[in-house]
Amino acid sequence: MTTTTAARQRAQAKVEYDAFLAQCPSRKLLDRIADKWVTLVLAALRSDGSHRFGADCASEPRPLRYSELSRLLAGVSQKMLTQTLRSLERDGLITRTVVPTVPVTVTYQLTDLGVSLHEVIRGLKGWAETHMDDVLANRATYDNRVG
Amino acid sequence: MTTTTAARQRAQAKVEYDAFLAQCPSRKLLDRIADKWVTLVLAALRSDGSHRFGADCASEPRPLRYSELSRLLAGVSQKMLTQTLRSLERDGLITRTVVPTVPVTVTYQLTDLGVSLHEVIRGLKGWAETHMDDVLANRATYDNRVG
DNA sequence: GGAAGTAGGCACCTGAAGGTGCGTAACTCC
DNA sequence: GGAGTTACGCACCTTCAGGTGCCTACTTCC
Repeated sequence: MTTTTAARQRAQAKVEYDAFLAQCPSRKLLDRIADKWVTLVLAALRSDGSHRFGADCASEPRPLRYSELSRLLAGVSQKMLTQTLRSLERDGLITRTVVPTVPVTVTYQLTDLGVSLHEVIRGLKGWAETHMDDVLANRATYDNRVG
Repeated sequence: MTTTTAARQRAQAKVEYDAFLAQCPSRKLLDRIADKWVTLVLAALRSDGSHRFGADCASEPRPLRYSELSRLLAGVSQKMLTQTLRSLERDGLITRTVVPTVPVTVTYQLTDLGVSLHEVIRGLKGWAETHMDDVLANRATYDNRVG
């Protein structure tokens, strides 16, 4: 066989590490919020939907309808909006309620868990707003030195 | 033409929203840390590299060598490690120093900016550790009800 | 003299995220 | 009677992050 002891040890470590990663709650959270539309939906539901873009803290969270969300997050495709909402509902971050009106009406609302998640996302937002300019400046400097 | 006024207005809103997203610092940050290895490298550099897996706060941040990182993050490919380190250096989150020893030695170290970013990531970790079980429980319940 | 460590570069490949387009079933407005 | 709205479902297509494998040039260990 061509595999030496050292190589096998590395392979073993790799398997263990992969298993650790698949288990890690932090990673699961990251995968969750890294989703393109997740944070935007959370922010929209956290706001009352009155301002269109960088919805933030907001006066009083109001349940929003599918079509309202669709209009608020103007760039989202119907497929992705539905998919995102389903997954958030599945995780207990939002609730979905169907009102049997003439054309059926569906409203979505943050749960307490969803609100608490939005809090930590606002933490990210804070860092981004104060430090992201530095990062971009560093990036430009680096590119000038190298490229 | 088949495009009505309402349709054109929606298209316009979509373009504006996409432009807003491309500009949004929060989104840039999310894209940055959503990278599979970024948070792991930051955590490894924040720790002194003594424990292998969920490196966290750590006693005293010590600069780590390429090979040390490679062994710590056992699952990472050489390509991805190099790529991740380059991008972090580009953003001014870590520094890269070459020591001209017999075989050349390269060490990586967090900058102040990198440390501050790691702080907000620890915020994420905190939420994940306290709430992720709830999320998984909700998910299981949902799947039982539906599937 | 072959294996292993030093820090990567380069080319190719795949899986999955996300986008596009089309259809629906019932109702309403003009 | 054609278009619009309501909340989606389904199939196809593109893109790219990330992985794999092979290369370097030098040195040291066994």
